[in-house]
Amino acid sequence: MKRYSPKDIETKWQKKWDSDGTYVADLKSDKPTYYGFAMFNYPSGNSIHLGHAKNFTIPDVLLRYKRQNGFETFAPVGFDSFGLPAENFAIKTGTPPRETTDKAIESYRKQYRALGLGVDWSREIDSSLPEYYRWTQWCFTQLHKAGLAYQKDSAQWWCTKCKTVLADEQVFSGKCWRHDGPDDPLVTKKTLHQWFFKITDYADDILEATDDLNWTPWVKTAQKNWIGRSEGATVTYQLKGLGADEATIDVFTTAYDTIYGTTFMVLAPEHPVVKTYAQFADNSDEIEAYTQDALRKSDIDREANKTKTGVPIDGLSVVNPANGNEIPVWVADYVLMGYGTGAVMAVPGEDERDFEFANKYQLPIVYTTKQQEFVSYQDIKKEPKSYIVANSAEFNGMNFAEAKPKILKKLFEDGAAQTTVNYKVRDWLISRQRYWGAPIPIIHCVSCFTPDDAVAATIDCADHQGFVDIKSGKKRILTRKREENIDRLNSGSIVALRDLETKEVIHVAVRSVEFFEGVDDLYQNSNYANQTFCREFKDVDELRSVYDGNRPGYSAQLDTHGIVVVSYDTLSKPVAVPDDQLPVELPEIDDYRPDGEGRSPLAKVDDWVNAPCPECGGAGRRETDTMDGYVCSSWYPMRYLSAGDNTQAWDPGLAKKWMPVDFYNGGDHATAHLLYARFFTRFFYEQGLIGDPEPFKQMYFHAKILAPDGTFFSKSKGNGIDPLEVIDSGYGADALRTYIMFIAPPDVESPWNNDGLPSIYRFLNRIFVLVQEFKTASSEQGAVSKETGRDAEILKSAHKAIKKVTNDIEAIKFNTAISAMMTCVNELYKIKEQDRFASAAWQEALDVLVQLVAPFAPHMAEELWRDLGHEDSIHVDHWPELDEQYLVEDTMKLAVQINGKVRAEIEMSADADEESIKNEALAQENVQKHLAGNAPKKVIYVTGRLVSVVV
RNA sequence: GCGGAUGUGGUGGAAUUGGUAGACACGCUAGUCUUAGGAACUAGUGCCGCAAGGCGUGAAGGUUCAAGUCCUUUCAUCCGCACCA
Repeated sequence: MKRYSPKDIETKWQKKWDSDGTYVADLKSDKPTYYGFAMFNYPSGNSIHLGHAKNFTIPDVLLRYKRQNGFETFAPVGFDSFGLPAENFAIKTGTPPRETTDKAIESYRKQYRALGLGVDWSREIDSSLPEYYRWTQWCFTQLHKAGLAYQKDSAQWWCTKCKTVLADEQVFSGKCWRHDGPDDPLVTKKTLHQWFFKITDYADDILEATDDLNWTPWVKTAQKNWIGRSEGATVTYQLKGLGADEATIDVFTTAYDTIYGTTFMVLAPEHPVVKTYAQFADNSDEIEAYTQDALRKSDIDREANKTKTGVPIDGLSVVNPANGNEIPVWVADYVLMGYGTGAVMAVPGEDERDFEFANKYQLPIVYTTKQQEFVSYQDIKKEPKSYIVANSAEFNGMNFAEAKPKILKKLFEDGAAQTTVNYKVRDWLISRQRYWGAPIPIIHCVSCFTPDDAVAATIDCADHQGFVDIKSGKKRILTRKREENIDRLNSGSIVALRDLETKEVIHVAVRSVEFFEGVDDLYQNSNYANQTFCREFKDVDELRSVYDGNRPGYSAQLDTHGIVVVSYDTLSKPVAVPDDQLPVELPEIDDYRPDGEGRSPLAKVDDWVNAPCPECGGAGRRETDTMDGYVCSSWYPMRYLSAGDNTQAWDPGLAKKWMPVDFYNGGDHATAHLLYARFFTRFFYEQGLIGDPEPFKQMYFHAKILAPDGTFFSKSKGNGIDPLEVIDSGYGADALRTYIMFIAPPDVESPWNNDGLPSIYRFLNRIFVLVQEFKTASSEQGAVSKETGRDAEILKSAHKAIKKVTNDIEAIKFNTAISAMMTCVNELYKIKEQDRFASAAWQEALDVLVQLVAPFAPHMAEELWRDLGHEDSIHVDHWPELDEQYLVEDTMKLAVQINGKVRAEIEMSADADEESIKNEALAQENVQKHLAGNAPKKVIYVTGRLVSVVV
């Protein structure tokens, strides 16, 4: 009898699939399409690791499943081959990156094949080849034409030792990754004129669309976070003094109602107003020194040393538009240029940071809110319980300073407040304590309960991050702008709560109500449309948004592999290179070291740099900045579809047919790459070149495989495991693939266990043996169809497996899919003991089993499929069909519970009526015992599950 | 600090979404067989207890006939973001 020998089987089928073109997609097929792949990776070194195996096996399983289900699948493969490692290797050894990369790719190909990946090799891409980057350059020029790629000055990390610019990820603990010894200098910042993508133009659209994506949830959250939208207002302040009387300054705030508490203004050191007017100040030297120092300081320093520092700009002031007060202007590095407008109206009475700053520099503090004031629509309308928590350190004889959460809670429950203090309020109380010391200034804490439906609104008004928590029964029904559950309001200023179902605004609250300087009418009735300084706030839906700054970058200059994008004409105006002159090919470079001025090594290749202006033909020079690696990967889903097409980046027809990608798997780049891809896709969608604004319909973020000791695999520890070693040790790729999918659901991080693999091998072997025995048995007996009386059992087992495996694969719960197959195999072995083995039912069951296991163990399945008498490949159009009739049970087992505890089990025929089931349950000896002669209070029958008796 | 998750046997992990907790494996224990192996097969294996029985899903409360699952509170771990005005 044939024995299971993965080594022979696997290479045999790999060759056969290649020569048959089994996985080559017909992109024009009429079949339903399914497009999926894992993030392509950077070929570095010569060996892939278990992480790669997992990364690629996940989509491979899913696509094989789809292919078996009659889909035309496209499983592309490629390499993201521009990157630093090859470049560093070049700097060190002089080996050109191309050479290193090619070698690595060759080795990767071999390993992907060994894993049995069903990918379409005919459309392989390699992002560092001119035939690819030509179109990356084209993408750039399109964005440039649309004004979405632009230049501005920007500070970059700079290592004074290697004289190069560094990317964020090359800076560790404030030091250059190459120079991180104790004696090495900290990195600094260097201002360079750089390219940026205007991704913020799409930020709202992207944000808006995020919720509806079928993506791993936390990735969606991370993306929203990354975009970092806050809503608030821009307030314009008039400058005064130092010759700035004509100028104004814009400030962004999310808490505009605190404007009366503004006692000074703070500018970021980079703010243009500082540059323009500070020189006229008496203390200009001091300002200059501070500014220079702040700019030199890295963000890391700023973070490490959170003590606030700053200098005033003597002689400069601004006028508060709300009350006409003149307030001083300061420069401080706790204000970031990248966020909002780089200027802050400081309200020390309300903001911790401003408070700290005001305290340090003896600036005035004005509290803008009065005690015990709160306007609530609900308050008036329904007179709910509504309480205002008071505000002094002494409260009912308790001292807040010493109050522990529980005591606080009790305190509120006991009387004065009569409301449960949310723990956030509590945290807030405690944290404020530090800044103010006693007495605690102002606290509003309000809960509103409508009498009947228990709608509760807790508005934590005092915190800048006030939040709303509204419930109705079990369901959260209220929110603000986006009508979704929100837990947090950035503003806390105006809260409009809507009923999700009726959309009706049922509660409007203003953060703090009565202000000190007679502005009641401004806020009392929410009619503040005429006020210039908050003109943008007619209602809550018109809040303006700002985004976290400094995001959209592009130009990592060290990376010589990168791509050159535009040329400059004689006037140094950037001119996009016309399509017909692309690609701008990278020159041969002898010396890969950067030029020391913050430019890429390209800058040293004079005869390449000095090229005529592509437009006028006059003298010009080429841009030597290179694009970030994320650009290459932002559009590759489209390129896969038209790999090799040298007339266009991609065929829009194909893109409309195949995009968005149905399934995209990855274990890294939750924000940057995925957001850039969304940005690009959205842009090209607007250009009419793609049929959908989103690149990935489903994005699955898998978790890492850990080392057996629960730590991460790492090169430095040398604890990596090479999949090839595992395969070659005799277990084979099928066992490896199946095992990786079996350890845990793919999105759960779990350790590799060396003892696990043999068990999977055993499982596969058991299937193999079963088929071989069946084959022998049926040939001996001459005929396959022999009734044995156990066919129903055999088929039930098989069809149960079909159901479970199909559902689980769809849900990407491969571990339970595999366990369902194991159960099936175990059952079949049991049946086999007593059955004559060869029958039509056996043939069907084994066909089913082999088809189910095919996505996981493709080689073995293919081999067994032939052994079972089939001629074609199992991997195309062969998924077993579920027939529910085999699953029907004649009898059912029901648990009998008494007061929630299982006391007996009864077996009833499947069509038994409720009455007889209850009677049977009560008749049980053990049930009678527990009833002890009493009649049950209640008997509940849960269909098909259990009978619950209440005594 | 803010945001997001996760907590179930000795281990990886199941649990039909409120219905018999621990599927499927690993490991362990005992046994069978033998060409003595890191093989295969059989049985057992949540905890306490000789047993009847009791206890059990990080902890504490609650809702329910019934809670790993829902609600409060709390602890721990992990991951993002971080002086975001």
